[in-house]
Amino acid sequence: MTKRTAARHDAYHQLREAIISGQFHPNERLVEASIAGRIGAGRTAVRAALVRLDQEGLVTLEHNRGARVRLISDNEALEIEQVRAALEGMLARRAASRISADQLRDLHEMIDRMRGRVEEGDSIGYSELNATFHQVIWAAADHPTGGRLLGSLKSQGIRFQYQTALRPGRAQRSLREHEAIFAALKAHDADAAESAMRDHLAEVLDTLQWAIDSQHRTARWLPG
Amino acid sequence: MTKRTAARHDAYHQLREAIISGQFHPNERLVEASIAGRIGAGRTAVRAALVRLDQEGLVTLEHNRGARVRLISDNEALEIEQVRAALEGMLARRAASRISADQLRDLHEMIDRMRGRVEEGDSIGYSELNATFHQVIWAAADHPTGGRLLGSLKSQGIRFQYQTALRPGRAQRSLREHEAIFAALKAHDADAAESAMRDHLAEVLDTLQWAIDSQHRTARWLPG
DNA sequence: ATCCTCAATAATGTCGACAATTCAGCTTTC
DNA sequence: GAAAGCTGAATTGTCGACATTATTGAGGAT
Repeated sequence: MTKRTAARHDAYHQLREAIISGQFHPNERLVEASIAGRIGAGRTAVRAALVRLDQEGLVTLEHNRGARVRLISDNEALEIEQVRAALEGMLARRAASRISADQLRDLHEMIDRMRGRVEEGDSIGYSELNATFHQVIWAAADHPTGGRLLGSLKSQGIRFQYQTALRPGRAQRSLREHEAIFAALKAHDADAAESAMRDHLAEVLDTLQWAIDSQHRTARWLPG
Repeated sequence: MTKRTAARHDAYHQLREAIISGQFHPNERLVEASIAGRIGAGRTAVRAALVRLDQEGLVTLEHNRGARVRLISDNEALEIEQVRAALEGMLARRAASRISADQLRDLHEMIDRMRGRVEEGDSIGYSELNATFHQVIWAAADHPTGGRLLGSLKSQGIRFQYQTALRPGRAQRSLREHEAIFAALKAHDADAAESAMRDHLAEVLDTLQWAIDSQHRTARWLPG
């Protein structure tokens, strides 16, 4: 336990949290000395953390040019979502045969609460429940390798997280998709679970594409 | 170009190649000073390389206890192959609609050469062609995110650790599976390409399971 | 014989210093 | 006036030194 908490306070985790929570802007330069001062660590530790974050994809490290917060392009966000779809499809398949009664109950309860959020129009609360819903499925899949990969992907796509909830009518549709996933898992039907998950994430991908397009539209409108 | 070649000779890539090619045994301790001497780099560079490899999963780094070559457990090897199957399936789907005539010709030629290796019983040469075959598909998929993830997956090390190529009759079967993938790509049939690739990697998974089982068999036989 | 203690050794973690490099702003030149 | 060249500050890359920490092995107590 002490190790866990210690690990949460080292340079890597601190810097990671700071980046994910948006305390540094995309493309912002990460100067070793200033970060070291900010999080109370030596430059050595910061350097190690930057190497890790580079390998993880949250930061780009150029020789003799330092580190920057990695800017994730629109295309890359779509790619990340595609990878996520492939991996979560596989995890859903695995989860179908392994999910416990407790976990099924959790999911069912979550869907009820999600329905409540939709009726209230609370899209942020919905997004949070949505994330938890998917995490329960990861846990049920019992697949550390896939889970780890998804975790690092999710942290990279964080910038686009809330945009997909803004599309009109998206929430209702998303809710139905989650109900389909739940039904497949409850029936322990691996094929159905994977395809329901893939359908769901294909919809998310469509919505993300729509969000990106509308972003470009407004970007062009503003200056005119 | 100079950057590319320089990158191939830095501590990270050198050490990575050494581990993947089996020059260090699993669980072997990696002493910073001796590695630095061996590959002609400073301890600083070796440390950075070890941090990267730890994040990548090829090495475990314990505080004050140094680095070891990470032993990939049987379960983890299976998990890695499952992830690979999911990702490569997606890439094959994408490749179907994007692959060029040149790339198709390359693949066709490779299959011919693979057939030659099978007839000669050259399983090592076959493995190398196999790897190249898959890489052409990655390139055709034009999906940097997926490609990067697949590249950092420890699938290369798995082949070495478990020697999956030794299963009797595996090569012939593998060859037919590759022919099916090629046919689907040539027809630009996305569904067929994905399912052919997934079938292929499901077979690889089976073979890996077989290799694990036979490893356990021999392990129990030796002491008796 | 077994366990414990404790010094000796070897390896890692961290810091400071300095060289090498980039970058911005200024000067020179045409 | 613009492009090329130069200078100096800021930053990164690397090395050596030293403190900290594990590990090993010998010797002694039970």
